[in-house]
Amino acid sequence: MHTTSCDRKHDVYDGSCPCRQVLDLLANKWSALALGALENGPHRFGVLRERLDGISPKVLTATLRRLEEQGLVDRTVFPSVPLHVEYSLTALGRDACAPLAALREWVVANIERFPAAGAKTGAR
Amino acid sequence: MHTTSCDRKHDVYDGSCPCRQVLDLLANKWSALALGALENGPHRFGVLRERLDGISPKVLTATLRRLEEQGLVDRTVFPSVPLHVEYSLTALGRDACAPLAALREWVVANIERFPAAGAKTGAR
DNA sequence: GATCGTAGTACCCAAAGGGAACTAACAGCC
DNA sequence: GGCTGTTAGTTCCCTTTGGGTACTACGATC
Repeated sequence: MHTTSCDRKHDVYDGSCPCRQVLDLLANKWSALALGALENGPHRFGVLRERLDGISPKVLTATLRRLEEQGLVDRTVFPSVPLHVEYSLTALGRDACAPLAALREWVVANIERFPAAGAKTGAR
Repeated sequence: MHTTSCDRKHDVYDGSCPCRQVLDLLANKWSALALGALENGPHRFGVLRERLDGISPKVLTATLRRLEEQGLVDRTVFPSVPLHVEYSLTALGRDACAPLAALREWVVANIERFPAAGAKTGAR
């Protein structure tokens, strides 16, 4: 069960391992959606807010700040007229997109198998 | 029955799509860990509690109930002496493990690149 | 000087996360 | 008969996070 390359000092199943915090950050609805939204280029706050249908500005800010703190996204301010802020993926963020995209795609591909989906949509 | 092919009626970016609920269920620290823990066979409540280091019984119960409701795990009660309950993956749960395992493994493989990890472990 | 667009923040409430202690059921032991 | 031990939770309470609405700041334009 010792995996990866080196020692097993890192383990998501160890509550005191920093892996746990990172997993908590990534295994989150809004993080997964936000990173996915940035996959195809930088976007502005307002665009993200529309794309992440249903998110409130407060939660979007919190999500982006957390991702920024952990080095997954960059926040660039253009001091233009009505102010313009762009969020983009860092190299780390781009790499993190792969497993998150897989998760999102799995959900869409398998949604019909879930009771929640069948009951609500009637699944034409 | 249903057109499992590709209409785009299902989209995690649509807030009213049931995909969103399923994503919220799976994109969750404890769900990701619990499903992973069951990947190699059924386990009892107490074992899961130890394996998911740091989880409280209340949250473990809630997590397992949610996963059970959505058809990802089965709960089997053996009415033996001190009572014995086994949790196991359903076919759907087994399928969901793949993207979640990828996410967990990505975190472990890339943990050194995160400031949270570097700061705490000294990273080397 | 009022209005518009952009990117937030402030305030407040509800839901979820989380820990410690407690319960239920029953076997075996003293 | 009552005490203890085991397993799987539940209950209580508190903190944190999620979430919505309203509001602010900025300068340009009308």
